[in-house]
Amino acid sequence: MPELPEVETTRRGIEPHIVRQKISDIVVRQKHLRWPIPTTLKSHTVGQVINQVERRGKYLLLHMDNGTIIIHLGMSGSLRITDKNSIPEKHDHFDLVLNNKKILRLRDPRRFGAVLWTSHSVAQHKLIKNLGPEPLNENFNADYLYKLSQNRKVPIKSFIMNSQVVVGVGNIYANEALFMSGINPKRAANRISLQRYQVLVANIKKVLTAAIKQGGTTLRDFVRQDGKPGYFQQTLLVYGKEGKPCSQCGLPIKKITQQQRSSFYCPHCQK
DNA sequence: CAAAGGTCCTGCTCGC
DNA sequence: TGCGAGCAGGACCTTT
Repeated sequence: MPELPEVETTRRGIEPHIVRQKISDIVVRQKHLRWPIPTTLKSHTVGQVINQVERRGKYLLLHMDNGTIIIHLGMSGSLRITDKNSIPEKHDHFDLVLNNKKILRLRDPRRFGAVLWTSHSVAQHKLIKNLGPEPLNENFNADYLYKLSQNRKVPIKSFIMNSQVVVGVGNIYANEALFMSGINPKRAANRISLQRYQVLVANIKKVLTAAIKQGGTTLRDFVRQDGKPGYFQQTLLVYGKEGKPCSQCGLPIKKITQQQRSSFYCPHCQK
């Protein structure tokens, strides 16, 4: 489910409730997520204070003095702030209970998410150490992307969705950024000019920034009990728009499958 | 039965 | 031949 803007919205939503708070309990109802929730998590974390809530790509990192809790929301995960009066539902697999009586609760129907622990530098963790730059960081730029693309024959869409190239560009925003840039998602990464990469990079930053900004408006709802952040659907130009008229030229948006994911694009506007 | 917003892991091919 | 990089496909799971 979550793309980077939703993960960032989640980070901002939970941070004020959990930062500088002490962990008083860990409750695991279903440990079988993408990887098992470590049985040692509770002994490592109870009594520890959460110093900082960081996002790296789509990973959320809860830093404490003796290590870091790594959380990923997978395809269907969500986090909410609640309390002991709320009864956990079917897919509420994990609770982090805090001294201020609040509970950080993970819901994840498909269980592609993860809750992990590292006692060492999180930058050395195998899931983190090979990640590419943050898309909104200045080290993600056209020169970087163009150079990296030179020996890559993969379609541009899978290139920008590769987390070793750049983190946080998921299926929705890969489609959107390519449409905004007039680039066909099937085009080989090494058949795109530096000039076109400049456009693409600018549009990736633009669409993610806009979605984060919109996420901010749903933040209050999100932290609530019911909170669904929603998917910023109102601004989408091509994702899920198969057969609808292209906003640029009016011809129908086409849907294809690439790398077992849906791609939406305008064959007329995207070359 | 197909598809859903993620991404790691395995095993193959290719080029040096 | 050996090795690393790049790449495709499979895997995980539930709901609609």
